[in-house]
Amino acid sequence: MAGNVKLSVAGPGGGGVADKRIACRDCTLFQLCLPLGIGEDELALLDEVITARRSLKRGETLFRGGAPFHAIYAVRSGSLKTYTIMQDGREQVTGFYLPGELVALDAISLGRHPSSAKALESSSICEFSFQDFERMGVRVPGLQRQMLRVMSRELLNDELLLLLLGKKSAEERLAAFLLSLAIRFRQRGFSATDYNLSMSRSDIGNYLGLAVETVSRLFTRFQQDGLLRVERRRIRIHDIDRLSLLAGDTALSGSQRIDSAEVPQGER
Amino acid sequence: MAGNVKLSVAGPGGGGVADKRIACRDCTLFQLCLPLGIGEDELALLDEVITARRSLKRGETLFRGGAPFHAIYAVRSGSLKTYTIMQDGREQVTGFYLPGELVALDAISLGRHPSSAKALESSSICEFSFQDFERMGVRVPGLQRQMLRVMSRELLNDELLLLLLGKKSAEERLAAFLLSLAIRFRQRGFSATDYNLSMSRSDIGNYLGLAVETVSRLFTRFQQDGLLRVERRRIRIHDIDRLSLLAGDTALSGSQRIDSAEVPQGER
DNA sequence: GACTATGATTGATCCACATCAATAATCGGC
DNA sequence: GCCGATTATTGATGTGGATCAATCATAGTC
Repeated sequence: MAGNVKLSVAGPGGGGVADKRIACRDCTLFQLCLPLGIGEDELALLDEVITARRSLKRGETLFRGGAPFHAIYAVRSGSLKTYTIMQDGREQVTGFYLPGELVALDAISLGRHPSSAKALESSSICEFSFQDFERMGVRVPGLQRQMLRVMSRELLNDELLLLLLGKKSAEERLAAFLLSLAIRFRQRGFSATDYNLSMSRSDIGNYLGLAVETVSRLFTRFQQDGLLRVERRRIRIHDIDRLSLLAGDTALSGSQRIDSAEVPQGER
Repeated sequence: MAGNVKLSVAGPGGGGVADKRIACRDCTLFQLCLPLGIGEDELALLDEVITARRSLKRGETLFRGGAPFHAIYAVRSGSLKTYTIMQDGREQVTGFYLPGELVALDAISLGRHPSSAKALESSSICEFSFQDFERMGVRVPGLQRQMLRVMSRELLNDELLLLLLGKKSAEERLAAFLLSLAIRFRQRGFSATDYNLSMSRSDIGNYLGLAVETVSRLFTRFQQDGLLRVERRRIRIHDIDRLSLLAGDTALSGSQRIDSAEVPQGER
């Protein structure tokens, strides 16, 4: 029963590396992914740059850190994690990606993947040739615009995570993380209060800069406090308001909200 | 003598908000800033979207978190810090910006500035209307390309910082930070081993997720170990190799280097 | 050129979370 | 449906760096 977060669109598990295409306009992710704000006929063009569709099983690698960069990937179903590895072997999980989110944006500048990406469960991925994509951007201005927006949003996510790692307590971190997932699931039409974690405790801890044990303890504490129920990887949030409160106001990557006007403390 | 990092290009301090323009092609930052890879005549166009030049004195705010987003800024001389403020008043410094770097890229997606920006010293700033900029991107493909690269690089920086905050010790963090500055100064034609910090100890600590006291102690320790000499805000690095070693290999935001091919640990 | 505010250093103490250790619950494979 | 291997929980102990508290240095200010 591993598969959560399954969108109806996922190709049948069978296929090899590239399985049969579905036009972008017919994709369930239609509104989440790039195409947003692109005209009907331009959409056909977008289909052109989709090099391949790939199916990954849990634990399989999409690309490795250090590898030359050619393509950007969109998650269609399932989920991925990205991570970098330090020379001493320590690993830092840098992000989790849900359906409709783009992976490998950090590779553009260097022309190499600074991080690796791995499937957390069976997943289906769209692969865009970046070269084609750029060429196409010339003809379809909306595409470039949207791309800038997506990247800016990603920047924002990282900033929130920075705030989390730099300033927040373990409790605040986990609360913010769970809240972030809730919001992202809701955006995708799933329940915000009842979902499955596709990542291990250790991935969560790594991502949040905490030890596995701490994550585990917090889960049981949250449960004792009546905030939520956790059973293995299933999360059921009972009191999302209190969870928000615990998280401070940083809803890590779901945020449409803005710090309510910073205090103008007179320039100093 | 507060003023370090001064590029010869900086307009005379006098001017009010917007002082006399200098064409992009005549700017010392020419190669660092956006124009890279843009043709001669297209450069003239870029000048068009520069709404204003602004001079900021130390401590002055360029924009505030929450404010509507209209423009992107390029640092011409001096330096800025960006930071967000949590509802409880705690502040997280999210970045330091040197000449040639672009500020406010994280504001594009929401149409509001998620963070605030403040001058660390007297600084001169180019302001680009983002609307004009996007319109212009249609005509000048190279501009969009470059913009994607700049944003991707920024993403990369954040990831490295994430790694720093999530996994590294206080010592590693400060070493990586000093190294990062060294590399960025060198890119700008300054000495990599002898420079002035424009930010306070407290800004550094905040940025790195450390207490001021810890930063201070580390500075004196580094000095005792013969790594560098620090006198107030002046840094003189004696043994940059050892500093790199201390930093792990994460040279935070200077990195042109890539984790030397991650170990292929067989999928699991 | 003394005065005050701010920033930096140094020392003493404390605590949140890591680390170590053991056990328990699940999962995947055949 | 059993077995070894992960993954998760729970407890005991340790520590890196935060926090608290002085003192000192520097930079503005009138």
